[in-house]
Amino acid sequence: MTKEEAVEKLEEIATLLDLRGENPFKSRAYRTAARALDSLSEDFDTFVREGKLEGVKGIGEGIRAKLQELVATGHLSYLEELKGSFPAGVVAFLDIPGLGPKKAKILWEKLGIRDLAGLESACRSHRVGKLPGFGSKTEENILSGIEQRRSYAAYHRYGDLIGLAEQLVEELRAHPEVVRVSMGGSFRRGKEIVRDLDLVCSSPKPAAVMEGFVSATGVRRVVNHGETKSSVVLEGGLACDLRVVPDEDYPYALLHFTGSKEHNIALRQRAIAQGKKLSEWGLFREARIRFSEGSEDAAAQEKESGERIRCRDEAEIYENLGLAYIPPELRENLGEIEAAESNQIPRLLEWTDLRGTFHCHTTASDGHSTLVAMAEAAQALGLEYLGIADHSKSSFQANGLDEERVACQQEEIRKLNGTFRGFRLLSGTECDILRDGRLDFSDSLLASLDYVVASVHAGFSTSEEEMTRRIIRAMENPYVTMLGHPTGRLLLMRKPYPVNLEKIIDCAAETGTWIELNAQPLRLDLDWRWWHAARDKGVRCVINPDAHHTRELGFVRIGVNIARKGWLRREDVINTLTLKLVERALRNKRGGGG
DNA sequence: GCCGTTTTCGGCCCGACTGTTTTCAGTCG
Repeated sequence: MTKEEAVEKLEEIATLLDLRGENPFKSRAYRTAARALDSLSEDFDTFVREGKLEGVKGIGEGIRAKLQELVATGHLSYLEELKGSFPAGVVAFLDIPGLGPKKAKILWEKLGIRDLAGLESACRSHRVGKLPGFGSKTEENILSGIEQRRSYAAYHRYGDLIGLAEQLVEELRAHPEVVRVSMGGSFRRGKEIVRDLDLVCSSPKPAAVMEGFVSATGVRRVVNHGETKSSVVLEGGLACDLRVVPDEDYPYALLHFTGSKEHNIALRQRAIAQGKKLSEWGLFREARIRFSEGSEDAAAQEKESGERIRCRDEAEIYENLGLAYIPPELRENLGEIEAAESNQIPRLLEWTDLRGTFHCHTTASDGHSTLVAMAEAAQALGLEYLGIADHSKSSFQANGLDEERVACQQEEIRKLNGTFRGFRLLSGTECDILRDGRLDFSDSLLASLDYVVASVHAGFSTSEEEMTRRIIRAMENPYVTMLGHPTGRLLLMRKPYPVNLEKIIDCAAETGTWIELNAQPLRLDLDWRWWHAARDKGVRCVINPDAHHTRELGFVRIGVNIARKGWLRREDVINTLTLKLVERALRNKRGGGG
């Protein structure tokens, strides 16, 4: 029994208790216990067996007994009993925005609806709107929620697929008949949302490689199984294609299957203009009709298919088209071909360029790891500094810190800093931007901190003008160092709030306020599409993990991928600066300089 | 279900918004 499994079971109990309409404080107790458990660093199984649960705050007698049962037997009878009182499909109602436990319970009890399909038809036949507390608007909202959920099921978040993608590539690489292998498609291009995974590999014995691929663990269904191309559906519903080619064809196939389609079209047009032809099978000198010498006989005409220009890798294909190598992240036909033509492709940011990061949470607010644990994890990652930015007091739901607790944390950080060598914690805050654009703390408190992340966490349903004004007002405060997750989007879950990003970017350039590239896989906010233009206006990017757990510090790597996609170089990103330089930058920001 | 200079009961985080009502319940962050 792993800690993660136990945490999941406790959270499941909490959800089911909510659905059953039990005392809300009871379900909260289970969630608190799940959180307490999650932040334990010891081996869970041993920890429970050795009776060490006693004394863990948030886990009392009752939950302790259940965890002991779980470790001893692998089962939790209480959870089984709860599960038995509801159709499993009812739990999915809670994923529909606007439906909580109370309404889900009513839908099941009064109308006997057991799953989303039943819910949909009940809304269409207007049976839902007749229930007390429900109306026609609710029906509409439920239907659009179901529709949204359905369309999103075909998409996956980039950050959620990295581990799986790396595993697939490694498994293929380990196959004795595989020569070269790479991920292709939109995943390789670092798109924040992907539909499926495309793998490309080379081998002298494609059939053997294919056999291994379709019978690999984790394959739920084989859609196509051919000599050179196969498609499978993996556990979890993700579609995955594999293309196997002879090694001499590999660079062309990889280029082709990496895309984007728009990039490929532009490359092909360029090839044609140069008297060449580019396809997934090769780059050819123009095919032409050659007349046999001395003969005008049509039968003597010899058709030549064109000679393939031998390229050992993608870089050589670009070279033969008169282009500098274009990294996959830039292949969107958004100016990269023109840049490559004049040798203006930038040296993109690398993950090893990062020296530190800001915007991390601890157990003081809604994080799951302590301040000390976060500091240790950051040092293990080789960072020189780590900024702590717990929530401010208005974020009640996230246990935001008030002035007094901020002061305590500052003191704690000050003491800890005395114990480090070559590493420093920076004390900050993720300060709420209030509805009128004021900040959640006074200027004097903000001034006492090393830096301030200003973010919007509430009041999303407002006009674009209002939201833009609100954020700009916050950014005009000289103590605001950076703007956190500028659009508030949650990929595949919540749309961005309405905001005029051009004005926000202009304001950032004027005030010298940094803009965050929030590297939480759910957010990846600000979107990569804005960064090239923001950079050209002189806006500095700061890549933050928004980590709520030590293991989430690694999110910065995903942030680096997105930054690359936004054409960012080392010099565009603040947290590539050394501690000494970043401290100077923080002071300069307050001095009004950029 | 947890917790305790309020200690074995009674509180447990708060406010805005939406859609439903005609004063408020449910949901969300």
